Amino acid sequence: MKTVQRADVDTFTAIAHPVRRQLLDLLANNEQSVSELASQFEVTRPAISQHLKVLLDAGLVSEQRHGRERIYSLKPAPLRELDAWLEAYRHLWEEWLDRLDEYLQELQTKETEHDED
Amino acid sequence: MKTVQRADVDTFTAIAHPVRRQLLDLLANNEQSVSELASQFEVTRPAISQHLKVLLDAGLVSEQRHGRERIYSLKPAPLRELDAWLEAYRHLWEEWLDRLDEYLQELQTKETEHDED
DNA sequence: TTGACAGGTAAGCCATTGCTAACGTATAAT
DNA sequence: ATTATACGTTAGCAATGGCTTACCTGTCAA
Repeated sequence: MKTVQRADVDTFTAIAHPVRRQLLDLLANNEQSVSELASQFEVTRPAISQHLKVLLDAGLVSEQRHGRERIYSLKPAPLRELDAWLEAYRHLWEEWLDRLDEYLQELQTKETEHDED
Repeated sequence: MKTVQRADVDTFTAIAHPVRRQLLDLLANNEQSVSELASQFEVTRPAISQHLKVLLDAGLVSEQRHGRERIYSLKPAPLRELDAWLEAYRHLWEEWLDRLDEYLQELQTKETEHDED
């Protein structure tokens, strides 16, 4: 099967830019045209077009032509790769929080002791 | 309280580079010195040092000096920000997968019908 | 058919990134 | 005291990224 050949941008790179994350956030609510999207940013429409291309190449959005408009919508599937990568760390930060918690409790105990002096 | 002032690198940028992700992956197993880490990459040690600085600035690793060695270890806490961002999308890709599943089943049904011709 | 609008794309610019080679500075070993 | 080791840092380079302006194409409206 051969779909339209695209540049194959990796997910991590795609979401690295704040504008692109905000684009995804906007599209998470509802699909929108390019101008509609662009109107919500400071940068020019071509800049948004370019960001959308990156997202398209990463498979994070799809476009649908309606007359002279192009409606972009979110395709969240590639984000699962990110989630999978994170998975390996999840238990680690939970451990980390537990240790922090222990430490804080210890600290509080010591302060109480100090108050009793 | 004033810790050492750092450049404040954002988490998304920090994990955008494959070498930096691999560094985190290595440190997830056990803390290691710079040379130890560098030996596992193609690029030179200074390059690894620079990547480690980015991770340090992002708060994703910490260093501990032991004689002339610096032992780096993982500090997974900032990854929670990523997890939080992803959270908003999790139900979306689940929906997406459900729809994909429905579509595939529908496809299979049609193929079976076709076989029966 | 002519004009307006949506939006992709190219050119050019500047800032940033990622790398290496070279150097500097602490600590450890002889 | 000298030398070796571990590592950060700097300078310089090529490549990339992100932006704008200008331009081009396709569609809708008058």
